[in-house]
Amino acid sequence: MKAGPDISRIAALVGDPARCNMLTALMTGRALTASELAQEAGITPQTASSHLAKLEAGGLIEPEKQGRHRYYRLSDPDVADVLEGLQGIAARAGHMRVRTGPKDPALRRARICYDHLAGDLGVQMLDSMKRQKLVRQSKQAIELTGEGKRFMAEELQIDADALTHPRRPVCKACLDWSERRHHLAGTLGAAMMDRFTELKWAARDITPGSRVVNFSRNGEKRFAALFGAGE
Amino acid sequence: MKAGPDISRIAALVGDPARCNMLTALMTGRALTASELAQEAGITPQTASSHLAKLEAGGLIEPEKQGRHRYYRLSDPDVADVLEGLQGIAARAGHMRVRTGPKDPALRRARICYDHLAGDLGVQMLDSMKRQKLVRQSKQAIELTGEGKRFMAEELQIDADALTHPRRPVCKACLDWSERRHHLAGTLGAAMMDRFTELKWAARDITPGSRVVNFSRNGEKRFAALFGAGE
DNA sequence: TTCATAGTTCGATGATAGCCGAAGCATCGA
DNA sequence: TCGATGCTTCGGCTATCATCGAACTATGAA
Repeated sequence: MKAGPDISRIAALVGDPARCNMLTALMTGRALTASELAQEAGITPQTASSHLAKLEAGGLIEPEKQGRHRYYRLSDPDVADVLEGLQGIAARAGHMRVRTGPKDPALRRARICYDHLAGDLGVQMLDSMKRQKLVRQSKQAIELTGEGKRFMAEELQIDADALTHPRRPVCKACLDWSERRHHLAGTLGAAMMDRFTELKWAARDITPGSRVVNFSRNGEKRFAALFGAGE
Repeated sequence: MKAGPDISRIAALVGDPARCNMLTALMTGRALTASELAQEAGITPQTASSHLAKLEAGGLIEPEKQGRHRYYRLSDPDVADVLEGLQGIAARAGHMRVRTGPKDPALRRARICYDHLAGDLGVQMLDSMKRQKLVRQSKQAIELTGEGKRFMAEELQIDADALTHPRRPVCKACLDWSERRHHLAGTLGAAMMDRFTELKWAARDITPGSRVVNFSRNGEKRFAALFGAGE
């Protein structure tokens, strides 16, 4: 009766826990090697190899050979979007993973979620922005206010009007892994993280594959001045 | 290492072909009974019952008892969004279903896809809109031009500026099941379909569960005048 | 009450697919 | 050339789960 793209085959790829672990690990945007992904998923390299071949055949990931390493990355931002969407549904259904959040305190405090700031500081930032009425939130939808635009231009030199993107909202609520509350995603979230990096307030940890974001002492102070918890 | 919502469990639900058939059948927005869904998926009622229980437990669908029938609908528009996203990925990967498109000619000609017009006429409409420069398309992204806004206001009494929605784009390309080309989705696509219905140009088929859209003789003429193939 | 229809539960079956050990390529460094 | 490392292929084991027949419950109609 019905035809069209075969959704179920793709969904089944994501449906296996081991493969799903690999995919979520790749949501940082970084490319990871086959062994790293095997470890991430908690399986042996042989099994991982089989899974990676399937994910590649399904068009979810793309390989890049480099010496004797094979780096894999998500083949398209759309894939990350779908994974995010699934996260939202799973969260609403209360299907939380059994394993608890990241144990690493640094990872809980500040980390990269795809391309924007997550963790304690990410959640705190969105909270503060709502308190300052820079954004309005209703459920998953977030809207930048006029005051928010002014704030972005003056304090962070970000032109909010230039952030519109055909397939991606400017603002979006993204559920935080460790905090289980929302932080700011979307092109604005990404632009802000970029600015923090440019201003040398923060930098990604040098450890390959790490999602940790380290704030400098000065950066933390400036960040707190704008998005402090007390304010 | 990582925590958060358990994506894989949800994805595994969609990953089974039978369940996936049910879900796509529900993407029309209509509620369908357990038997209808069983037939839609091509399985026996017992098996369907088991699947439906799992989908309900996963929060993807919601039941509604009515006499001795149990109607099921998608629990949230977000679910439809994720399914659409998966369609997009599957289509790009070239993973088309083996079974060919709808055999029913009426279904090929005009039908409801979620809430907007699909089928031959849906594809034709988007084509014509591009020719008339009412929209600009680049890949999946579609943008309404100034002329397009004027056209919508004058010809169809649709205020395009009032169609902005936090979680849904105004225009979006949606891959057509039967034609395997794009038709117009998004809030504008939905608004246009609504208008066609209001103007009595077209109406959904009365058969329960049917996605067929019937155009009246007059409606077809008026539609062709605006979005004719020749023009 | 009796029958029919809608839907569910239970148990058995069978196929799919994830998993790992062992072995095989390929690349790098010495 | 040799060994070490990264990754893949192969074969067999196992567990999960979709499937259906049969029997059961619930609602509606005669």
